[in-house]
Amino acid sequence: MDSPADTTPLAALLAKVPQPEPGRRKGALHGSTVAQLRNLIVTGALAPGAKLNERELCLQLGVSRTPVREAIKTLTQDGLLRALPNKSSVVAELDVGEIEALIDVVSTIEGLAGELAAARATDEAVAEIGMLHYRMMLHHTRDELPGYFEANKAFHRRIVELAGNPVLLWIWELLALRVDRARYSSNLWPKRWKMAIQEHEQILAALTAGDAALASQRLREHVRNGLSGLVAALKERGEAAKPGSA
Amino acid sequence: MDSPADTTPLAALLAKVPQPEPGRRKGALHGSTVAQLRNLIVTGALAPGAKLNERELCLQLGVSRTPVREAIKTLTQDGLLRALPNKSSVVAELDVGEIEALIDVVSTIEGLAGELAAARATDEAVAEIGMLHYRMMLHHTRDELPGYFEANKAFHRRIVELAGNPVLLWIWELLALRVDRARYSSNLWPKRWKMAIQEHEQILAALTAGDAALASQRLREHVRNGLSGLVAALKERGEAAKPGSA
DNA sequence: CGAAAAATTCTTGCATACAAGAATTTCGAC
DNA sequence: GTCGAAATTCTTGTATGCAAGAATTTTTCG
Repeated sequence: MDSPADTTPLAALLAKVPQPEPGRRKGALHGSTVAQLRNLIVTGALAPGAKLNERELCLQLGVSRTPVREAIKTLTQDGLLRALPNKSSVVAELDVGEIEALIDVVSTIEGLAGELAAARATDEAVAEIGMLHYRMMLHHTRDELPGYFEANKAFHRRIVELAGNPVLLWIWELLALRVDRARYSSNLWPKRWKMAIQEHEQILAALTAGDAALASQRLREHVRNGLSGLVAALKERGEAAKPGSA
Repeated sequence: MDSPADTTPLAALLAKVPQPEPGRRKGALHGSTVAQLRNLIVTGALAPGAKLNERELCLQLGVSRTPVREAIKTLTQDGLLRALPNKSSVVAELDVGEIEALIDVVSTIEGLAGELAAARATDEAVAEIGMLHYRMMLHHTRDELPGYFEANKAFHRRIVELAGNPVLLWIWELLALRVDRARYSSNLWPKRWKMAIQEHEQILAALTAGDAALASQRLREHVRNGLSGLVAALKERGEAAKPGSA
């Protein structure tokens, strides 16, 4: 049902008015906004507890409120933000208790990944994971933290992918967000580099041998060691920050 | 529309026009929309593969597109919907492969829950879980599927809560959505009722004894049995549906 | 000067308007 | 009659407007 007089469907005739950046496609704003905001949170650029003002974020990211609000909802579901009714969302605190909770879950999940991956490990797949391991060592020798970081994550991700279980990968990615955030928050990591590399070698060996039980156990312990060290570092820093309490 | 001469910033003066249901608070639409839509999907009222027309959903749920779109995004993240660029989102197919993937992950997660829960089980907590077990038996004897369903889920949830690990609970709830959907889709469940009740008793015994390893193992196997039966039922029905293939 | 209350301002929650891409229909040529 | 192309319609993606609730400031009274 259209209007009575002559409001014809015309807009198509003009159509070429604003030209808002030629390279920008339509469905890309949500994804990129989520990615940007997530990065700000995971890297700590947005500190835990910080309030998110939607209008400010709009200006900062150059988009309207709609994608910003969608991104906030998404990241809230991922556990990186906390939503308060009728108030600004805030960056989730990363308390030590939650990281301790992560230890059990992530180690179990990666343990399962190791078990499944070992059963499916082909020479090619193992070689690829080995390559990631060596890349990580390279970054270690060069003292390149970001590269080390990335290669480490790729090593673990590849194992989870090798497990061939999409649900497992989905869960792992959710957990990885929180783990990454915890890692960024404590850059005392160089201490564990050497140990982590040795453990990776052991894991690789178990995968090469196709020993599911061993791969599972070693991955479990590797994750547990890493996150436990992280908790210790955070606790230490927490104590240092507030020396009065004891 | 009124005359253009007096377009002053007035609207505040009138203000009392629509009166949109007195009991409705402000921040409630998103949550309730998600819940309603999720229910439609999990129960199968919206069949797998069905296209979601936003405008239709608006009319059906009586809200505007904003909360509907937010709900769609939320459920997409939960894996219940699939988003296609510039096209209608569709209800995720529940292929047997995904349910098989769920078996390993859910059994592992609940196994971990059992392990942690057994270590923390107080008499009171065990009694509460036992009550849920008996409620489930009651619904069983009365042949009340929905009540049985609910009590069963409460039984499992309570164990996960008892584990005292918020990350574990979060993951479990995500997985439970998909499991519920799979359960609803195959109502051949009565076959497993008796067996499930026996297994629950065994689990309860292990929790009572505080035997972490045993509780973990029994929960793992219980979940595996349940989901495997479900897969078998779905495969059977799939074969029956397309007898020509194979 | 201090404190409580009122009013302003600011921010979120929801609704709607507009634009871009996809689907469908219509029209024309062969 | 059928196939193909153009145009209309429909649907999603994004931006913006408006109202309710929260925060802040101002004002007034003790």
